[in-house]
Amino acid sequence: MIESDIFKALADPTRYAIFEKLAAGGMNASALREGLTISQPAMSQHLAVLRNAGLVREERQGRFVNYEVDPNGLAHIARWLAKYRAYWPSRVDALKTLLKDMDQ
Amino acid sequence: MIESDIFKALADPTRYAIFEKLAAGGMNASALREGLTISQPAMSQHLAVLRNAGLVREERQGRFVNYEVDPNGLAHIARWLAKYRAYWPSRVDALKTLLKDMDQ
DNA sequence: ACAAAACATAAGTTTATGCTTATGTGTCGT
DNA sequence: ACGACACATAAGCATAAACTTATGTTTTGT
Repeated sequence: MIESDIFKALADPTRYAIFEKLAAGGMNASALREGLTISQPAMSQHLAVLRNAGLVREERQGRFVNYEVDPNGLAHIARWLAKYRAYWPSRVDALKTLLKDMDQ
Repeated sequence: MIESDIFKALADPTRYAIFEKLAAGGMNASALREGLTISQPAMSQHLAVLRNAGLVREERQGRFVNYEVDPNGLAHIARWLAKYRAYWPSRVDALKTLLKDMDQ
């Protein structure tokens, strides 16, 4: 998996919306379709892209497949972002507080 | 600018390479082409995409245009990433050390 | 003033990508 | 066992996005 693949997965607005939905709580593919005007195969394909990027992982439960955010994808982005810390403006306070939270 | 635009800018491997080059140090469009098999208009178009995404900014110097990483784009990603801190694995040590650095 | 250099923009072509319909695979309930 | 359901995969199509060639704009050196 090359670096730009993870960005490509989030570059599509529909996939981005799917990821945000999953970030609010795991659910199966059918539930994900609610609210979105998207066919079942399209959803399946989008989920495959997100999964291949490491952003999402699946867990089969009977005939349902539950999807949830895969921390590995986010960790990958975090590590990528850390490379450019020299360019971060000091006003990125959100990140600072975040880090403090993690230390507790 | 919607959220996925910044990801779309980094989704293309060529643009990603351009961004990485600029992260190592600002330079003009011609210098950026060195090493890459890419036409001059293609470079100009890629730089426009990166600029519109807030990832890069330009500064005209005579007939040259110097490009450099725009911290705003990275800050945008950082703030986006911070939204999902609930999913960060505790082993993201790179980020921890990074935050400590910023506190000094 | 003029030629060349550095870059941007326009227009057209090719390739990539997201969509559709159709069909396949596995699971559940009866 | 069988029909319905949840999802995946295949194949084809339509649009978008990245590229090309051609040309425009501004600056620089002479």
